[in-house]
Amino acid sequence: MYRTKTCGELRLADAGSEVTLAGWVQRVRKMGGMTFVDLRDRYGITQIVFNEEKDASLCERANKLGREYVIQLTGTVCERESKNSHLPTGEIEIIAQTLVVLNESVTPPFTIEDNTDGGDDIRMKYRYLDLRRQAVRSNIELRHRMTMEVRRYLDSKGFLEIETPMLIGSTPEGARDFVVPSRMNPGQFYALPQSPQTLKQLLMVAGMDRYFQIVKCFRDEDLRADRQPEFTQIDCEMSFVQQEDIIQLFEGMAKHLFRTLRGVELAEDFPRMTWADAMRLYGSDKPDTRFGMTFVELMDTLCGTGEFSVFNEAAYIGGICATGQASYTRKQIDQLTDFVKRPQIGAKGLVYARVQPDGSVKSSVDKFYSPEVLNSLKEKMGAQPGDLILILSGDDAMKVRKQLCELRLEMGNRMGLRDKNKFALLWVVDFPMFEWSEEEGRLMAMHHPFTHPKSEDIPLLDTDPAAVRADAYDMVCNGVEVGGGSIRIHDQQLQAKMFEILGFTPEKAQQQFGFLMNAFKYGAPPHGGLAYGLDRWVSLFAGLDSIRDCIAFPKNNSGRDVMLDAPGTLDQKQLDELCLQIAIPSTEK
RNA sequence: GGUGCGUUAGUUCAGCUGGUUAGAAUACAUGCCUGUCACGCAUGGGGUCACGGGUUCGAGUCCCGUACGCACCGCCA
Repeated sequence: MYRTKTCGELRLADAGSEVTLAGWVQRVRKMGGMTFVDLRDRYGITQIVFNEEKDASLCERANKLGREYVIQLTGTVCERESKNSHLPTGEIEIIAQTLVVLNESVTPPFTIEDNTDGGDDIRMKYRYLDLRRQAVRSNIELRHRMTMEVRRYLDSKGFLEIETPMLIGSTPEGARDFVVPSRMNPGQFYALPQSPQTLKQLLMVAGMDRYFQIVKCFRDEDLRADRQPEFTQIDCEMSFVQQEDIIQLFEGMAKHLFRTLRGVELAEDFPRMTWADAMRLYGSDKPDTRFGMTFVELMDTLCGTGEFSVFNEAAYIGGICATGQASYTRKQIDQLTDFVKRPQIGAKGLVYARVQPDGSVKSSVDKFYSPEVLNSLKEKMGAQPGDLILILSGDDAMKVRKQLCELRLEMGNRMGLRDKNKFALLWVVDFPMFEWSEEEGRLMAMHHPFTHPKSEDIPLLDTDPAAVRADAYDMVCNGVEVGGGSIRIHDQQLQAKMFEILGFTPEKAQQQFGFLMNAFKYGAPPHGGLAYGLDRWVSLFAGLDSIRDCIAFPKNNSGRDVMLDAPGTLDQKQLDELCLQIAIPSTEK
């Protein structure tokens, strides 16, 4: 037996007992006649003492231990002379009697400590060392507990966990597919699923009724801090349900996760907001509702009521009111102006107005407007003395709202309103069915082509498809889309019509999605579902800015695994077997 | 495809308007130290300043390009 106890479990009550421990040497402190070793495993850290007076040769061997040596020792649990209140095991220590070096270690490239000296790059290259750190390990443990709670909740609701294939066919809509060449079918390719969407719908046709799967999904698109090429969804589908049933059940799951993993009791129903309201008030389909500062439309107030040509020519003017921020200096305002003028945001400029202690309004445009107009601005914004009003305008309302959204979030950050320990959840509902794609020159499905239109909007499919709303819903927490879903089309005719609006010829639709439409001919039940992003849930609960630290072996910004140095090239033999030729286009100009 | 920032010791970083032998902290090594727990003290080793080109009497520093990293825009049904 390598060990009788772990490094995290011994307490004062264990004093006097003989134990065998095994683990990694975190740190050695040599005090001359005595030596302390911090021994670490997954469960914690326990201090080992070696005393020259008691056993000089053992102490000498302990002095030769290096960082990350794997050792085994036996000893007696003793109450410490000087206790460490920062450690759960800080009241005891092990007085060592034997010491075995199970494996030596070269010096690690960064310190394996809570506050490591290593940067992201080197930590990812040596991720197996990084994972030894408590800070990273606890994220992985949280992820485990979350998947366990998800399974427990969904099992209690009668869901079946069913695996769907990873090697499926490519579909044209949506993200780029990762593809896999087929050796046995030369010249043909599988695609890895972007989500098991059509497969879970077929499971509904198969009568499985309640399905879920914690499943890897793959999208070959550019990455972000919250986007990996392979990520994990909690994928769910139910039969004989309406939108309300799904929202109820999965709101219950969200509450279950908050209760069991964060100890947060969310008693109230989550607010519902229409997509149109979210865009109007927050300029985003995933609003951060931890704080207010919602948009106020100011066209009536500022367009045509003064000499400011920028506003007079605008198609949209919107403002936010930053409570108590009238003390913003010129320098801070300039910083904000630079912020909104960055190419990523693209505003032309920023107008501000301070409400003075006496209630008067001091603004960057007051030479263009009468005091009465400025006063009506204050009224419209609901601004009080000491508040700062920030205004953006432009000729494209949607673009200005997006810019104002960024400004609002920036002000939220500056004012400390985006507390990681506060959670504001809501449902965003009534998404548009379609959005216009400039690139494709056609309507695209906003959610996906299997989404059911709202029943009352079905007549509009023929007359004004762009106005059709969908039975689609997203769950949003703190400005992050943590899940989304829809009621699906179960009628073959309606599905065919949908493909037609999306620009598929009947032949193309049959070729790409014939398997689904054929299945619908055999008695498809009404059904719908939802998928949660597991990585985002874990990072939200762990308070992480990036989903990478809740993934054991994540990819970097360019989709590389720097630890494995993947992707890589193939041998000619492998290429020949797959009938593949490599033709890298010349980068020379 | 685009924008911004970055690349200097094992690691994290500093290095000013270009100027003698490129520094700090930490890690590492050696020695001292019997209650440390970010132990302390002393000594020491450790650098292709990412790569290529240019400007200059002289480049870690300025300019151009490339590569790589991070964040973002586009993209991500």
